[in-house]
Amino acid sequence: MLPILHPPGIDLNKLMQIQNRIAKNVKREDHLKKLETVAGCDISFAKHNIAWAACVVLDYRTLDPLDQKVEKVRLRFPYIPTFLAFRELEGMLKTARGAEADVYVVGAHGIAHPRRAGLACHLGVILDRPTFGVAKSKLCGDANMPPNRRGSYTLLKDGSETIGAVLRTLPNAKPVYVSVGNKISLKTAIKITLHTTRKHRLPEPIQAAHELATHHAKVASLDPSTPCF
DNA sequence: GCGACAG
DNA sequence: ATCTTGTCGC
Repeated sequence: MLPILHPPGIDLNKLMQIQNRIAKNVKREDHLKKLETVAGCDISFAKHNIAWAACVVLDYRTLDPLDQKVEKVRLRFPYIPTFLAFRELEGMLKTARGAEADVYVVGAHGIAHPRRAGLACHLGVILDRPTFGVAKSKLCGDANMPPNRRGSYTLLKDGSETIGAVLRTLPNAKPVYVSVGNKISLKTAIKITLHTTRKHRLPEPIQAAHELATHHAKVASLDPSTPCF
């Protein structure tokens, strides 16, 4: 199934070694100097292998927008479960590098990954900044369903190891999966997720980045000759 | 062998 | 991820 999708020359064993190296450098404790700004990172697809990456910076207290970056990116790697970073990290870095923030929220998993090296970990280790992931569905691990109340959560475990939390950001909505990316604790990641979540199931930083990226992807697909800037 | 599988 | 309107329910 998967092998036919792999372009020849891509050695997953080599990529797994890279993931292991990233995982070794992940810090699961808080290293935040302050918490005044939060960034959200996301990528939306236009057509073929063209996509748009977006990073939006919000004021932590008010959630007012402070800054935003958008970049057109070419995806050179296919989507293969557990190897998402090799498809999306490059584009995500282009926008995140230019947007300063105290913490970055990524629409993907952090250490809630078979080798503890989700996209949020790659971004956090490369930038050497606090990051964490908020995903809409599970990649690995086991957890009970949290009670149907905003703010309730259960721990996502892989054997005896805690790799994340299944968090209810809104009542009557499927919970989200929160996990450490780098330089932050799960406890703080959960706190930030709840603080930045308002009318949507996903936290505002990710929601805003997604809308911005999707808007550009749509405009680009309607008129390829439009520079968009 | 079978099921699971971020975006 | 993306293609897509209405519809059921609180």
